[in-house]
Amino acid sequence: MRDLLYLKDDQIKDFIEQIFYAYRDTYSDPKKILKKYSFGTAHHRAIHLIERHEGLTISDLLNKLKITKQSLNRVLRDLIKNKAILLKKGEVDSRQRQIFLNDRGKKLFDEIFLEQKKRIYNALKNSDSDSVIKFKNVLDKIINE
Amino acid sequence: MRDLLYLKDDQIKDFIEQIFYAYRDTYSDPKKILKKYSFGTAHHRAIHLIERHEGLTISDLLNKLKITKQSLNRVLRDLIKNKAILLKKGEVDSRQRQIFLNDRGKKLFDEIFLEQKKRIYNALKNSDSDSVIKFKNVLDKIINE
DNA sequence: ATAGATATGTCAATATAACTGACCCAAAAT
DNA sequence: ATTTTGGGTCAGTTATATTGACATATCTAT
Repeated sequence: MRDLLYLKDDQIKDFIEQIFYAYRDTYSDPKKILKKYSFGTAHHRAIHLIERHEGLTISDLLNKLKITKQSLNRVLRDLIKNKAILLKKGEVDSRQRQIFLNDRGKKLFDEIFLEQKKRIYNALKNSDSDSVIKFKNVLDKIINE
Repeated sequence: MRDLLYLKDDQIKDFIEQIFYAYRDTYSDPKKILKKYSFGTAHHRAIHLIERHEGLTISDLLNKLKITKQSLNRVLRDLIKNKAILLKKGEVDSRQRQIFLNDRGKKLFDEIFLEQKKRIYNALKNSDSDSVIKFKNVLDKIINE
């Protein structure tokens, strides 16, 4: 590996540490709200992805979460019981289930997001747009590597 | 909140999603190696922080991990039993314990890091230094908000 | 039409990592 | 001398994930 100054091991180690903090903090903020609904972070992640990708199928969601279907099933059962989401038969392939937030789920998402948004918003509001774009680009590369 | 173009809710939601992927992928890569030692991601996080902050105290580590001391205790017991770390009495305050990696722990860390490094390295190697700096700056702001 | 593959659901047992609450000791701070 | 702090531990519980097996409905290909 080339010895680029900004790619020294120490810097990479710092990134690994910071990515942990960023995730942990970002997903900790709305825990009180989730608790009101007897939900945890697993439900949060599912709700978030469903909101971002309305109508995605079970296997879409499994691919995004990278957990087993047995694990996901518990989460979805809880969300359905709570009337936060609903499943519809796939229009083209009726084996599939498409997942949607219903009104209660949308309200819950909004409540969670309002809390979670603060951290990101405050971090970005004093950054220039170039920083934000470059942050996103690097993040994309980390994910898609 | 001001309606800056790059701070639209959708963009913030994307960041929240991407931070999840970045954390999950970054900490998934070395799981096979950890398994050889019968360790999990909890042990990994602890080892990483100990390597980055040699000699840190139990409460330092608790503050970084943000878990309870009972949870941390299990992890540290495992690491001590495996001779990956050692605890020394604090030099100034002998109630404290300072945590160090020993040779076996350093080797384990190196093995983990070699695997984990790839993702970050490959993501950054084709980015210019300005992107890397700005990525770090934004990440810092997210954490410290 | 039928055979095989795919998408999903479910039962059961287990593992991992966290939690709460209670209590202890030794050393530092007051 | 008393209180506070740093750390250790016991016990029980919760949250989230796993593996493995099996069931059903639907789609695809022959």
